[in-house]
Amino acid sequence: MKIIARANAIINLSKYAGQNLKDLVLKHKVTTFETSKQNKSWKGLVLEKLPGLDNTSKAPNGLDFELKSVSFCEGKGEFTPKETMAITVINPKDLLETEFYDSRCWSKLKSIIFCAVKWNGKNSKDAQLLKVTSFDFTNDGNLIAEIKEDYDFIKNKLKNSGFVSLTGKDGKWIQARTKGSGHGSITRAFYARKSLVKRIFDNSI
DNA sequence: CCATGATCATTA
DNA sequence: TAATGATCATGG
Repeated sequence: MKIIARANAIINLSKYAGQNLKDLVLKHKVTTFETSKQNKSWKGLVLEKLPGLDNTSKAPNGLDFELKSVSFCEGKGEFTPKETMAITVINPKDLLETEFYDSRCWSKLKSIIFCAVKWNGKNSKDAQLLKVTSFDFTNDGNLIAEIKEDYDFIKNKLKNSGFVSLTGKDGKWIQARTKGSGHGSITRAFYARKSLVKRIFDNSI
């Protein structure tokens, strides 16, 4: 397997800016709507192929970046995030034992490669790649501190009230939302709120 | 309207 | 069956 450094991944991805991701689906053998229902992940899966990687879905060793895509709506002359962004699933045991700066949540955030994709409506096959960026959190020291506060708040709530008490209402920048296979499965994941997504988009480098 | 909570397709 | 990529859809 090929290991691509983060900087190169950004360069490789940037070449696709302006392209419609639907045109890349066939080349990279990503399933989208073939089964009459949308594979909600298809945009993300296409993007993961583009830097020249064979496999990024499990964040293999040696990989120093995290590729994320978010849909953006156009309005009032600017783009705003349509949705929050999933960061990583929460393992309750790890959360209790891990400090923020050692957490999987932070390691993913700090190494993010952020892909903004144009939103064209529900179940649309069109998805133009707007912008590929990285984000330097160290240029925004206060933001890190505030995200850490959210992390610690969620961590304390887990300790005091239990895993099930975690809700998407918690946190200023990141939240602990439900996530899973549905039908009663109990899972929580860190999500970046829209405000954080927008901040990454606007202040990206 | 929007955010939260629920759910989906795919892969390993 | 759980993890990962996310979007859907209902309630407030």
